[in-house]
Amino acid sequence: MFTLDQARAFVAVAEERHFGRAAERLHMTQPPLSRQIQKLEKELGIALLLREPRGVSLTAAGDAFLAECHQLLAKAEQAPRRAQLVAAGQVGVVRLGYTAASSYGILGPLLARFHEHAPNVSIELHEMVTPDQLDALQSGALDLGIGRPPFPKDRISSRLLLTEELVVAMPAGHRLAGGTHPVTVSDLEEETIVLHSPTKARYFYDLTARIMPIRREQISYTTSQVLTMVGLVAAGHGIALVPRSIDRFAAGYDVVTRPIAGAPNDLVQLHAMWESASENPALHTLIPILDSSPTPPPLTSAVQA
Amino acid sequence: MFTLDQARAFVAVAEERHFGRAAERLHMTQPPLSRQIQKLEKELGIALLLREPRGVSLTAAGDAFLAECHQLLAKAEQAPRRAQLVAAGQVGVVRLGYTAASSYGILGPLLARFHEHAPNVSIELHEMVTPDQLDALQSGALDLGIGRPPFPKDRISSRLLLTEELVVAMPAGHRLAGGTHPVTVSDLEEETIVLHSPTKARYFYDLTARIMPIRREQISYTTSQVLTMVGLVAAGHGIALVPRSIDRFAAGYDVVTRPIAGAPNDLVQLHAMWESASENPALHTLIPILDSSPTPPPLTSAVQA
DNA sequence: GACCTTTACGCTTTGCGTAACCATG
DNA sequence: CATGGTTACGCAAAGCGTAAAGGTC
Repeated sequence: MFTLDQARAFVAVAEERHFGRAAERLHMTQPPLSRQIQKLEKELGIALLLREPRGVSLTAAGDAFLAECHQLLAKAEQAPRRAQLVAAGQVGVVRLGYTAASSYGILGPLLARFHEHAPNVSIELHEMVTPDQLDALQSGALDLGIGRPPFPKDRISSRLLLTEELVVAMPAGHRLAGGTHPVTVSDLEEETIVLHSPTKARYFYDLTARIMPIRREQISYTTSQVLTMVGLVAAGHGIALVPRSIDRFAAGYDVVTRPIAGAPNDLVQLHAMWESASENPALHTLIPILDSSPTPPPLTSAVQA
Repeated sequence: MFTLDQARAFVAVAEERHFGRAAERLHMTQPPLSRQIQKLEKELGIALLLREPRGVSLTAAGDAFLAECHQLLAKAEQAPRRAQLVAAGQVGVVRLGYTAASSYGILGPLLARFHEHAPNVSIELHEMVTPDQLDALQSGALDLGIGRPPFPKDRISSRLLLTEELVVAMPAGHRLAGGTHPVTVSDLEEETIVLHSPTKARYFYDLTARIMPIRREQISYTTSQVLTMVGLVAAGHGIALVPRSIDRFAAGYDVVTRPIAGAPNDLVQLHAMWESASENPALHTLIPILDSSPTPPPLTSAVQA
C-alpha cells in the first residue's frame, strides 16, 4: 500500500509540474522524490505522470488520483483535530440522568447554560430515579446525574444545585387551605395522605417521615412520581408533602400548597452527581458550568391561598 | 504526522481491544505494535487507549479517532481503484466535437452505443465545424471529432462512420421536383443555388464544385449550416446540394430532394477522427466501439417526389 | 503465577543526500 | 550546453523481532 508521504509527494509534483520545485516545496532533494513517485506508480500499477522535456504533465489517471489525494490528505489532517477536540472535552457526548419531577424546574436553564458554554457537547437525556442513576453512573451507562441524596461519597462526586421547601399540597377547598398561619404537624396527623414510595422515592419518604409520624392506615396510595401525587391530591385521595417547585403544576390541578410550621426552607436538596473517576472529558467541561451561576429556582409565581 | 500504518495498527487494537490479538491480525509481534501506538498517541498529543489489566479500552478521543481512521483508510483504499479505472479507460471524460447538421443522424445512436459499452465514460459535446475540430484535437482541447475530410493523415487517425448520397433540395413546387428520372448536371446549371461556405464548409463546397461548374452569378447565398440552406431553399432563394440525411428535416420545410444523375451514392463521407498520439485512455475505450456496428443511417422515411 | 503491556537490544529495511549519468531541445 | 529527470552509492533513521521486565488480578 502507498503511504501518506507518497501522496504528499505526488500532490507536490502534480501541482508544481516539476520535480525540482516539488522537491524544494517538500524540503528534500529531487532524487528521493523521483524514487518515491516511481514506487507509487509501480504500487498502483499505472503511470501518473508524463515526463516531458520541460517538466511533467498528468495522465488522466494521475488527474483522478490527484483529486483523490487531496481528499485523502484533507481527511488525514482533520482526523487528529477532531480527536483532540474530543480529548479536550470541547466536543463530545454526556449522558445525563434526571429525576422526572425534581428536574422540571432546573433542567431547562441548566441545559441552556451547557449549550452556551460548550455548544459542541451534546447531551443525551435519560429520565430515571436517583438509585437507578447511581447504578448507571457506576456501570458507565451515565456520565452525570441530577438527583437527591444519599449517594456514596467515596466513588461519587456531587455538587448541590438547589434547595427548596417541603410544602403541603391539598385540594383548593380543603379545611387547611384557608388559614393565615402555617399548617402544623398535628394538623397533618389527622389527614389521609398520598405518600412517596419508600423504595423508588426513598428521599422524599424519609423527609416526610422526619417531619411527621406516619401511620399505615392514613396512607391512601404510594408512588414515586410527584406529579402523580398532585393528581391524586386533586382527586381527593388525601394531602401530600411535596417540594415547593411543584407549585407551577399544582395550579393546573386546582391544588393549593401551604408551608409547614417549623420546617426549614432548605429541606429538599437537588444535586448533580458523577463518578469521581469518570474518563469522559466532555463531563469535565460541564462540571465547572454547574457552578457558573447559582441558578435561583425560576418559580413563575407562588400559588398559595 | 502519523502514517496510514499507524492508523491501521490503531484500528486493529481498538477493534480487538487487545494488543496481542491485534498484532496477530497485523501479522507482527506485540512490541513494535505497542511502540507504534505510543508514537501515534505522542504525535497526536492525546491518549487513545486505556491500558487495563485484561486488555485495553478506548478513551472518548480514541473512539472519535477510530471513526476518523475508518473513513481515512476506506478513502486510502478506494483512491487507487478510481485511478486504475481511469487508467484502464473504464472511467473518464471524452470531449467530442461534431458538426451540426452532419451529425444529426449518427450522433444519437453513437452516444447510445458509447453509453452501453462504456457507461462510466462521460462525453462532453462540443459543436464545431471540421477545421475547428482539427485544431482542437491537436491542441488537446478535444479528444474525438466527428467531421468530414480532409485531415492530416500523419497526426490524425480516423474511421469512416458513414457514407451517403448528395442530393438536390428544391421547393415542393419546383420545375425539377416532379420528374421521374434523376436531375442532371445541366438542369442544375440553369438554377440559382444556395451554396456551402468555401471556408467553413470547404468539404461540401468542393463536392459541389466537383459535380457541377459554379458561376458566381448563380449563387444567392453561402453558409456553413446545411439546415440554414434548407430554410433558404424553402423560402425560394434557389436550390441546394445537400447530403441525403437532410431529408427528415426537409420534410418539415415542404422541401423536396432528388438524386443527381451519375453521382455516386457514397459521395458524402463522415469520419470519426482523433489525435493518433492521444493519451486519454477513455478515448481508446471508445474507438473500438465505433466499429461495433456499421450504423446504417437510421432514416425514418425517404421524402422524395 | 497467569495475563497483558512495555522496555531493552540487535539487526534489517527504508529513505535520505551527494554525485554521476542520461535524454531532449 | 542547458534543463530536467534518473541511476548509483553510502550513511543515518525507522521499524521489526527476540528477550527480559513491569504491573495487576
